[in-house]
Amino acid sequence: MTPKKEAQKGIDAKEVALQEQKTKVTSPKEKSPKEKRKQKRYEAIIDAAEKVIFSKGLEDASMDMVAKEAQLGKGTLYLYFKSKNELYRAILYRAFLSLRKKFKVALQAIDASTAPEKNGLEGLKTILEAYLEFYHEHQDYFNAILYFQNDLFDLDTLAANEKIYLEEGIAAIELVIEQIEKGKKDGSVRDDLDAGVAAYTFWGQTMGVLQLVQKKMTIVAHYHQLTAEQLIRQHFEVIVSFLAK
Amino acid sequence: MTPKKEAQKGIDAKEVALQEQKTKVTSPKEKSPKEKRKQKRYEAIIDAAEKVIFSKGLEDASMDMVAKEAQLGKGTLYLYFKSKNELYRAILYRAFLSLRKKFKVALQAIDASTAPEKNGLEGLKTILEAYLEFYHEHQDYFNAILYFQNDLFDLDTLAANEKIYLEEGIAAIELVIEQIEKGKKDGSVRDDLDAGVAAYTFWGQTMGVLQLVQKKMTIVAHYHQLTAEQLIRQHFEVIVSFLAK
Amino acid sequence: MTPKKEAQKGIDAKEVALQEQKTKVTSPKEKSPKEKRKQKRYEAIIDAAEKVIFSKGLEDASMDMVAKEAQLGKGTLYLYFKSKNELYRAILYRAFLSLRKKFKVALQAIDASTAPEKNGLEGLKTILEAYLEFYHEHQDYFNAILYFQNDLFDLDTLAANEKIYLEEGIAAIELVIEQIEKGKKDGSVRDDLDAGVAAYTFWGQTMGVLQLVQKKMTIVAHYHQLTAEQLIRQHFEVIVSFLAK
Amino acid sequence: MTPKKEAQKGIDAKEVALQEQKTKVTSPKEKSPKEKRKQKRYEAIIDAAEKVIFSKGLEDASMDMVAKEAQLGKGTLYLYFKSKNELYRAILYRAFLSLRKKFKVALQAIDASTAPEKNGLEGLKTILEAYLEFYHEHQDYFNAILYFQNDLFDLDTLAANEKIYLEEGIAAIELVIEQIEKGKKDGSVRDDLDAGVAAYTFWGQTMGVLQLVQKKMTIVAHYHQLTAEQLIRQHFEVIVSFLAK
DNA sequence: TATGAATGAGGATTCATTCAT
DNA sequence: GATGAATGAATCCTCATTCAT
Repeated sequence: MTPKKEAQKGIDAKEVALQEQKTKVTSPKEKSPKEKRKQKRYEAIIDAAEKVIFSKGLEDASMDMVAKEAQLGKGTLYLYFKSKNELYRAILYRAFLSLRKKFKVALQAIDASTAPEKNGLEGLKTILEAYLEFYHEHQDYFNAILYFQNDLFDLDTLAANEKIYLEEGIAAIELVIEQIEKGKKDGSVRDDLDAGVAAYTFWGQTMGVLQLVQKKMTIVAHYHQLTAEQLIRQHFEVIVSFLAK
Repeated sequence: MTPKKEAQKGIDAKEVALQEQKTKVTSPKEKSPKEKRKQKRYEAIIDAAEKVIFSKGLEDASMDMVAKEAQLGKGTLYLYFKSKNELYRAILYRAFLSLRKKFKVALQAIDASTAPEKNGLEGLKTILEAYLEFYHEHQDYFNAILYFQNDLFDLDTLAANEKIYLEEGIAAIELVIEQIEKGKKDGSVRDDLDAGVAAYTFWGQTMGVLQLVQKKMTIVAHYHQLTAEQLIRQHFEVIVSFLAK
Repeated sequence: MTPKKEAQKGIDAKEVALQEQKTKVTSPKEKSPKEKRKQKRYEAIIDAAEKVIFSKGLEDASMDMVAKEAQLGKGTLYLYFKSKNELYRAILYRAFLSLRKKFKVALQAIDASTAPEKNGLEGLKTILEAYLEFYHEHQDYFNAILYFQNDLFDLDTLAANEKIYLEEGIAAIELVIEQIEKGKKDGSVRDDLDAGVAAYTFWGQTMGVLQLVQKKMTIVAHYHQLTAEQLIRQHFEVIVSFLAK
Repeated sequence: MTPKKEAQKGIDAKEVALQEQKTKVTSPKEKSPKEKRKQKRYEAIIDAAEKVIFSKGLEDASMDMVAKEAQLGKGTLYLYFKSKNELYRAILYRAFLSLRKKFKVALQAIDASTAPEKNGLEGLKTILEAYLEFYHEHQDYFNAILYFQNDLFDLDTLAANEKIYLEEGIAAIELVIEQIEKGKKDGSVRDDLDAGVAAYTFWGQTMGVLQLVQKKMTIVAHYHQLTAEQLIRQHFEVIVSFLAK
């Protein structure tokens, strides 16, 4: 794509949108109909972009196509998103948001349960399983994250408001870190681990295995008659056995 | 890139070249000077392509640039490679070849050594270390493999002669499988493992961790003050501790 | 730009404004606060437009930027100006107004002075010098006039109310004509001249020399080591020596 | 237009073309049919560009239109010209070339004649008349030069091969300088003049008057009932009377 | 009166690939 | 075999202007 610089424009809508996101929980403030409409369009554009980009791929999806899909003028897209890239980042944001939500819900489920063991190790298994579920349920979002994972980018060049997308991902990883630390305390997890190091390592490993599964499974199956299930199970086992004291 | 269809043409040269590769060791057959020249051009083009693509990126490297770098006419490129994509696959082939060679050399080094333990586990550690060295020494090739890893493609659509690239990668993984099996036999590795499953899982995990390290380390460092070294070490530990009986 | 047609709209404000201009001196009529506000907005928009257009250039200045600079809605701009072009013409009007004022002030200065020679030739020198001062003090306005000078447009298509801009320029030239005629009478200027012809000729010549000085002086300096000062002085000499009896 | 940087490409054709220009006189070297064809296309593209740009204006002429006019693919244009701007400069080159040729031919005509006075002043009058003829015969080229005159550009940014266009214009002015110097020597022209200063001043004045005549004559005629002929004659008189001793 | 969301035509440039020579 | 001239589809983004509120 090679964007280089993206003008300072069209962020009000997003800001409204992101603020919505936050306020959704804390203060169900009344939105003016105007803001409501803006917010709706904002989401609708992302919806359209997802549809197009997920089916054609980021490079092969054109803004024209997104506009057509959204039934909006092309210029309108740029009213809401500075660039194609920013539009993509909005998708990425959703992807990370969705992943973290998945984690949260799963973790809350244990807490709410009467399961005898609510320790850190259990939390980690839960997250891992949630990840797998996410992978299966939201292949497209997973792909977006994967694409992001493969994208080399500079923190410094990233404008402050663009970090939001990134930080959503960080927040997801921090849930892993928390559980590792919890496990270290409650004794369910080896206490010689650096929680951060371990979390990122697992993250990387998991992404890698799922990437292999998603993109190259036919090849693996062809040459060695293996199944995705086997690799995933194995991966699960590797991690859990390493964590357990 | 948007290639869509690649004509059926210009594969003679490659076939000669690949055949060279194989015959080089087994049968020092006489090559006609014509074939020799062809082979040389073939390699020279890949050299040029590597130089250009590695410095500018696959998308931003044009066939013009490759032709100029190779000091050949643009049309000539298409005499040797059906498409830009195939040219890229030739690079990929070299990457896998280089990786496998790295593995081989490392394994042979143990064999040749007087080390007391030449068991499978040791072999696996050696391969892992060789992988890391490869990653450090040949970031470009590693990137190529990474790019390939993220590329979804269909085995069925792949022409027979294109599988060669792929199989070089498979061959590298098979070295891992071998060592696992060797370890299972010599007792240095858990014997409840399916060697293939484990090998691919490790492969995926390793790619994932290195991808994280290569593409997102600045972010990880920024948010959690970790180093690449830490993640790699952790990864190493995870795998070795899992393999060991 | 490619405007093609400009709707018949939003001219009331300007008419009020222009009327203000005229009536300002002659009849201090009471303005309703509404009209006053309108007038203020009108000027503020031109102020903003000047700031933006002079710094970015006419083509690269967008109505958005002007609106932002003026802290008004974009639509509001169109309430006061039919089109971007008309907005530009308002700047042009100011430019000509400013030039004519410069002339007037300079001429009044002689009249007021006790200089022995208040003849036409002296008046013409004064105007010429005022022109040079204007060029130096108001490069932006000068540029606007230059831009206008290069713009081919049809008198017939020009709406009546748009001629006002034009006529301000004519009025400036008429000051030159007046001085030539005065000079012819008082004997300081050759009497074989057609004042109009001479005035326009001088006007054209002066614009041309200043245009050369402004746009191409680096080149002239590079190839022939001349200075702007030299050209201007020479031009001055050419004209004055021609006028003088 | 705002081009900023133009890649290093597609100059071979022009170089061939320009070389042709030079060699045309000195060595009627045989051109290979390939070069011939290239040269022909090169000229044909400029022909097409002139047709389109002169009728629509530089800004409103699109490369598509030029390509269509030339009956070539759009990409082909870029094989011969790095950018729309360079294509325009090629037109400009022709314009200056044409102007200088006009001067030369006119000067040679005097030399060849049996006119008693072949002095510098006569040469200058001849050039001036040639200029007027050029203006009448090649309004389009004159316009191109005018447009160029109004274009602020940096000598430093200009690549070496782009200066060629510029230098053709300089060469035209140098013919004026030569005649002034000749006139100073032969006594037909005031000897207190700096030839360079005078030449550029006249140049600027002439451009200015002709610009006024070309772009604003309807206005001048409307408000002051003057004719182009009058202004041009007056301008001629101003200059000649100044030059004459 | 004031607004600013929506529009969509418009345009320069790139590049993989072909094919006549 | 080698060439490189020719192609034209493809794409992101801008911006003057309108109009519903």
